[in-house]
Amino acid sequence: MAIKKDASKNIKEVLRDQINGKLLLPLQKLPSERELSELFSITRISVKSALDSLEIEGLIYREDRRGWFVSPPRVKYNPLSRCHFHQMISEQERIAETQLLGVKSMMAPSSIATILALSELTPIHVLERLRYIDGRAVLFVENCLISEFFPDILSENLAQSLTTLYEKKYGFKNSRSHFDFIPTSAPEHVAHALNIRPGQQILKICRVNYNQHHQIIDCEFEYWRPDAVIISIDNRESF
Amino acid sequence: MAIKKDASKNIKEVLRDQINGKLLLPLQKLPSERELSELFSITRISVKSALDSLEIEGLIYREDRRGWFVSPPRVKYNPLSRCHFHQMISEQERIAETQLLGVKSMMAPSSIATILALSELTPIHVLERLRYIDGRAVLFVENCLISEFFPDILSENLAQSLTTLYEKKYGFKNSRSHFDFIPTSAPEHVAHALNIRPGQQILKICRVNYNQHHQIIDCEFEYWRPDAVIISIDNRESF
DNA sequence: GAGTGGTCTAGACCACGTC
DNA sequence: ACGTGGTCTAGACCACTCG
Repeated sequence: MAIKKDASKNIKEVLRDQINGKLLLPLQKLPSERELSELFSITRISVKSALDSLEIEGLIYREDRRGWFVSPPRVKYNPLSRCHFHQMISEQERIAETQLLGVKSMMAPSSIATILALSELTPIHVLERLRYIDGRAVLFVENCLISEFFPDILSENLAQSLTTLYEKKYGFKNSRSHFDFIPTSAPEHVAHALNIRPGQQILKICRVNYNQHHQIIDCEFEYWRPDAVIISIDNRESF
Repeated sequence: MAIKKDASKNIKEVLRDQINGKLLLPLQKLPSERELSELFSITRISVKSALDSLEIEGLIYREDRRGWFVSPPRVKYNPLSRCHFHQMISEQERIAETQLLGVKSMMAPSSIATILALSELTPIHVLERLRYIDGRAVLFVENCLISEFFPDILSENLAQSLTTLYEKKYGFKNSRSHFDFIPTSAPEHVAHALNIRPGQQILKICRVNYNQHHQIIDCEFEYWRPDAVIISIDNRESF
């Protein structure tokens, strides 16, 4: 008799139970919104609102016009460790892939010039890469390199670790990085690459890197699916 | 003529422009959803969806059944600095307040026992506090203290800095902290205190503190309004 | 072409905040 | 008492994915 009361709460609890109880497994598809609305005798708008809320919680995610799926466990990410993405992921027994989306060379726009502390017109390279965990696109990365520090870098394999490339090819060692973590929404090109809605919530990380001579050499914008990651930091570790 | 095309995009752009152009100022109230739906000739559901999206972006926020407001600028928060909340906020020329919501003493439930690395039934104190910036509730904090380390702490003023109290009253110095940052949704009691919807997105920070003898003495759960903060970290600083 | 989610209309009642 | 957002019904068409 209490069934009709707050229908969206009901469907949320049922789905949460099914996921926590492993009746629905990670990456598994949920029934369609129309099916759910019949199963629970509520409108599709109410179904949607319940799914939205479970999405924010990090339990499920959507793929545009393909359906809703159960989120895999979050990956731990320690930005202060010098660990590469692929190494970090495989240490957690997950599978990492990196895809190079494109490279542009341009003059630094003012927003990026500010971050890189550039006072004049300066050419930069912009790399766009997409990272996958267990086959799911979870991280969109944009690297902005001050071109003069990296002659001929475009002829290298840019799907590998940039840190390693910086060191091996240019002898750069990271002496310092600055990080900003910002909960915000996905810009259009990011949303498209991650297969999420434009405007959907995301975790944005802005990183600025210094070489051993304390020069800023590049910055990086990371856009994480918010259900895919836990940022994990220990203040004892300084490396 | 292109007005009817994607109405929600239109209202979003207009509001964004008004906010960025300072025609709408921080903390200022937006017109009601019904007014907006008339102004833009769209349904209230479409208005809602546009506002939801601007909320995720961090431009506006809602107060339950009171309306929508323009978000003030984000505060920078460096968890690795030893800076107190009040000091940190006032350095940014904002006004900080702390309100003690309540204190409970109990046996550590298993979820917290795990975090505190407790193997037996152990009494803890749980403090709930609410922090304000410029009069707006932005941070809900739950501290779980292992009782035996803190005899008689309940007789102290608990709206002040706990770190200071730990040091002055018990001689504890922080030797290490561990942080987890998790984009997720607000639990019911948190949502209520922050005056947001249960299930709304939030930035959760779990912190574990060690004293100078490398013992875990307490942990802390911070729940930040996601539009209120930028986490800012420099890996050069180890203090 | 069939199925999916994305978006929308045009209403309605409820719960809560404010006065 | 009134205004607000919260939630809901019962449909509709569109854009995209997939087989």
